[in-house]
Amino acid sequence: MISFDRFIPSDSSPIYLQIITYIKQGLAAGIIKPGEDVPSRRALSALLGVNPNTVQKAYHTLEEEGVISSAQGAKSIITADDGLIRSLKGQLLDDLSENYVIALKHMNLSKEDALAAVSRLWDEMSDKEEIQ
Amino acid sequence: MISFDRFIPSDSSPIYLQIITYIKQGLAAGIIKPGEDVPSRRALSALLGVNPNTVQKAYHTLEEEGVISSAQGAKSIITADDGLIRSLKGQLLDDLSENYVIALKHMNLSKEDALAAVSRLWDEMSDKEEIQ
Amino acid sequence: MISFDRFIPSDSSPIYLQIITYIKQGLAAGIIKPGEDVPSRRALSALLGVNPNTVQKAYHTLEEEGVISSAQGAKSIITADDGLIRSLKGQLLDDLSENYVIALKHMNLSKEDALAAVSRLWDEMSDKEEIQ
Amino acid sequence: MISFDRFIPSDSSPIYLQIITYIKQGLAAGIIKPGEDVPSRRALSALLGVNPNTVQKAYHTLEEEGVISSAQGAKSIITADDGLIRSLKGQLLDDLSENYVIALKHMNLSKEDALAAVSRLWDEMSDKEEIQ
DNA sequence: GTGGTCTAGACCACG
DNA sequence: GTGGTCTAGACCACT
Repeated sequence: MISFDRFIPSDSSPIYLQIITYIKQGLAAGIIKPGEDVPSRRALSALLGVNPNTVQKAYHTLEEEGVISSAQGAKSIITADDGLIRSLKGQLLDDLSENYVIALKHMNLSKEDALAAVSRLWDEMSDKEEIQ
Repeated sequence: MISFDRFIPSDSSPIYLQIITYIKQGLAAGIIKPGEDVPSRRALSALLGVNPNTVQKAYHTLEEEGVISSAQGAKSIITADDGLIRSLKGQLLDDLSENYVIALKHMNLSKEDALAAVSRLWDEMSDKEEIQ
Repeated sequence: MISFDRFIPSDSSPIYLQIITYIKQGLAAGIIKPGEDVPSRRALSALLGVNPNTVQKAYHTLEEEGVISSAQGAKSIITADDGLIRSLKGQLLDDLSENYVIALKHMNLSKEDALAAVSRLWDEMSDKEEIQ
Repeated sequence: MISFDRFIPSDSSPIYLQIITYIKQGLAAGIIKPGEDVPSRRALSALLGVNPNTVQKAYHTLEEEGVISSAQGAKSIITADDGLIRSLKGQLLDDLSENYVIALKHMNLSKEDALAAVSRLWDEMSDKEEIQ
């Protein structure tokens, strides 16, 4: 069963897209593996505090992309193959990084500022994780 | 007059929010300064290829937040004071960096992967700009 | 025992409603008679290839309407009285015919077109039945 | 502008399908013609007493089938070509008639009963129309 | 005013 | 319990 403990909701993008991204990132990271169970619509919607249909939309889209597989009455499971996972990896990192760099460039910051900020935040968050 | 040359539209969030963010980031970066003229609704909507109402909505929100000020028939100008600008600065960078770091950590990447990706994308985008 | 040989499932309306309509139409036609046995939930669900819960729902509704009666462990039987059957008869035919006529009138067809279509389809379906 | 005066809502099938059928029947009947305006989402939803999204779903489906055409901010119009209209005609009549005949056969009625019922209802409804 | 999209709630069939 | 579908309301971008 996939865990959503590390899911951090944000209201800047549609919830159903955040769910999709979360699962794709988990696959790319190897945290989520093929054959694993996906939480049911009701379970996940209760956990995230959203409508079951929002989860449904995310799952439906993932199914069209071949990432999960659903059937009436049965649990949905991850069915992404290795090729699909590999293609997700590079794409997700590049998308995130590109958006980040665009924003920083517009804020007139230097490459050194960017690297320093990432480095600092990374260490801060690692410290927090250790405390938890 | 504020330049919108570096404005890069993206369809993943409402356009009116992108305009707001663009101006706030410019203020934080010092590229946009208090007292500077803001393009007219008509001019900006033509420049960005969007509907005047969309620009109107962005300006109206910025006005409520005290970032710009407009009077009937007169041009709108930036009225953000130093306190407001200071609070924007830092916050924007940290927000962006934090979200970026969180996503990469969730993808099980190392700090080195992150720094390498930012560095690579930064150079790639700098090359593109030079070509343009 | 009621026969479901002529039951033709259609996915345009809920299955449990189709079962209800099938029994009501049979009563109106005199094919199904008061006192007759109703198939057990398990038997009918197996015969129609649907879930036992779906049959249960149909029977429960028919019970509330006084069409069938069931007791714990005993077989369900048709308990509709003559008054109920009379009210079903006529009404079903008129309802069906009225909807049919309304639709055809809206399609700007003539009475002759309607009669010809019914006659043609009737013969076609009779041929099919003979083949089976 | 297409008129929905003759639209008769029924709760036995999804509303959005009823809207689709109404328009297709109108096209088959020649009452609705290519190039004609379709009521706006809001106008039709208010008229029928349903949610604008229900109308939206009907229009979206019709657009996928090539019956209507929509664009942001502009009115949707009928774009079905002659070939499409011709194929609608026979199909709609056969579908309706087949369902009607199936139900009557199950009610143990004869072909003569069916033709008589259609003929009687047709005349009754024609009388009503004249009175109106 | 127009159409497009996201979120929400209820109902259905199925195991 | 599971997933699938229909209806509903609010927000967004555009003419």
